[in-house]
Amino acid sequence: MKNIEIAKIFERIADALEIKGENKFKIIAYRNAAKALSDLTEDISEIYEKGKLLEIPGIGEGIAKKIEEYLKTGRMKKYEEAVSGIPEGLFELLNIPNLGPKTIKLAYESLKVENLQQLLEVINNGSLEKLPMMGKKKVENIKEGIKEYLEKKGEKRRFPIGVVEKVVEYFVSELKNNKFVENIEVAGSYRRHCETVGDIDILVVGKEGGKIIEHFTSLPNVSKVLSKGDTKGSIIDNELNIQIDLRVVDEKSFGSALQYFTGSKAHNIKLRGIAKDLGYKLSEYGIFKEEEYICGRDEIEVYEKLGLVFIPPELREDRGEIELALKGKIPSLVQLKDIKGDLHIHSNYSDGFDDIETIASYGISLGYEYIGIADHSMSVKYAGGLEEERILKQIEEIENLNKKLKNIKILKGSEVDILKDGSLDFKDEILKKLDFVIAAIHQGFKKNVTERMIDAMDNPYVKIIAHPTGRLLSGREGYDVNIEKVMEKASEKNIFLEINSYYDRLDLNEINAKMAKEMGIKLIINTDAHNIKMMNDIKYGVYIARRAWLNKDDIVNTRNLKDFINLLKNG
DNA sequence: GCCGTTTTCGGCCCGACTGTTTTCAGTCG
Ligand SMILES: Nc1nc2c(ncn2[C@H]2C[C@H](O)[C@@H](COP(=O)(O)OP(=O)(O)OP(=O)(O)O)O2)c(=O)[nH]1
Ligand SMILES: [Mg+2]
Ligand SMILES: [Mg+2]
Ligand SMILES: [Zn+2]
Repeated sequence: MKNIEIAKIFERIADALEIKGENKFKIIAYRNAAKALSDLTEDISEIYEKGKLLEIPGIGEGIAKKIEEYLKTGRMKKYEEAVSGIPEGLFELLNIPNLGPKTIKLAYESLKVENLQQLLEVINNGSLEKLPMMGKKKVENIKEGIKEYLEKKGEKRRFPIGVVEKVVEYFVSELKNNKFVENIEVAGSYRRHCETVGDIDILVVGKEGGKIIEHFTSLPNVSKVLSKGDTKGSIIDNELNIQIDLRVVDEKSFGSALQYFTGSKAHNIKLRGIAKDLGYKLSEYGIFKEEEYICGRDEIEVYEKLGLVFIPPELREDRGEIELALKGKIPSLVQLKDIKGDLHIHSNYSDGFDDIETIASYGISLGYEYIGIADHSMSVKYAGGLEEERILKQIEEIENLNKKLKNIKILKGSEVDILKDGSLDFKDEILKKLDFVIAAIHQGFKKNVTERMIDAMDNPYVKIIAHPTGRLLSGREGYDVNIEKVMEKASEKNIFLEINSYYDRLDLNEINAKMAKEMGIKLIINTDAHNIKMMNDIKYGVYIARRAWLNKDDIVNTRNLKDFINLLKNG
């Protein structure tokens, strides 16, 4: 799929036009087109071939032509023209905090600054601060921005949601201790349950904004104060070096402020446009008609006043949810409490920590009707893969435990490796003794992965493909796999694709999971737990499913035990 | 550059904080 590739080109055009000082709405148009492409759950080439480019919101005649040109020739004249005359080194400067396109343009045109090195020179020799609208403090802030940029570079720019929870809890509990704080809610991408967050956004209700923010910015875990005023403040925390934005509003603006601060930005802009069309003004302070306050206490009344039904935060990405909400047709999303079992759990037979009975007991405490043990197969030596005798022994142990345990069913499974030649790591005689088989790639990431996965799905015992793309949020790129081909096969063979809930995997991701649903594939949310605590990661998988617009029916492990077993056999 | 059923021209979200200014630009949320 060239979707992301083309999206990046449009982003680059937007950057270039911004540095050149082009019309800002044109720049926005290119960014919107880039977002539209990234959000697609269909191959842009196929949409083009069907002649349906113009049906994508944000893509008009001009951009459609450019997509066509790129798909046909591999080049785009507009791109080449836009970046011409802009030194390569200027683009990265756009990522420096406190430094924007206007200042970059100014420094480039007045001082011939073409890269970071030269920017530092004009800062140090004092020529930058002599430019119009510049000054000592501005330059000092840019210098700070560069420092921050260089510290963050190399490291990951965004944080997996599972990593920031502790920091969120700390700041929320500290703020709750403040006597002026009347209500508190975490907003932003964290509330939308994005797979990663760029910062943490916290909303507080209180009348003494200045005092609350003073308290916030002077907490012990604050390593740096970025800004502070009477209604908002920003800091960097000293544990993760993550930015935290605090917003304080009056109680009568709580709902509208929560709406604003939850975002996404694109969702907000569209919603505000709707308000405007209706003769209102929507801001974080509420809905207004001719400066007169109409409502804003609760989030739901904001949506309803504008003629929409409530939209769950996970859907607020401007991916069509607003149009649906206007018609009252928001899908009912799968919930954590719908999950009846977890099929991808490692025991101490392979590289897991806990024994099977402990895992089963923990499953009961999570309210599950079944759990599945899926240890690694023999060729995965580094992860304690099971030899044949070991899995036979495990099967026997599970059968005995099932006689003993009344409140949960343990399903016998395997996370069997797809070998480099596409065959499976266990013989069919072994696989057929199991209740379910998960096939997965743990070797040969760049070697015919698509064909191997398709071969694996041809095995009559394979029912699930684990972490189908192999990506890790912490860096690893993932398999060299054509995920659509895999999905076509999964659809044909009724194979369940996994949403792996481990916070660093979250694989399938939301776009792929949505694509899978649209292709008629059922999904399964598993944790890949290696100890019982990790079984709680299931919520991250549910978050992804919700962001992928999936409902209870799309997720097979929402079925009760009887239906689930039927589905494994026949589904 | 995109969009529209009152419009094919003239809009395109709205506000806080900072630093520079004498009334506002730039950056960010
Ligand atoms: N109306 C409006 N709201 C915005 C704008 N920029 C940001 N917001 C709102 C919506 C965002 O979700 C919220 C928090 O801003 P952030 O920059 O932290 O973005 P968000 O948390 O969505 O993503 P992140 O993971 O932090 O990159 O503020 C804007 O330009 N206009
Ligand atoms: Mg944020
Ligand atoms: Mg923020
Ligand atoms: Zn596993």
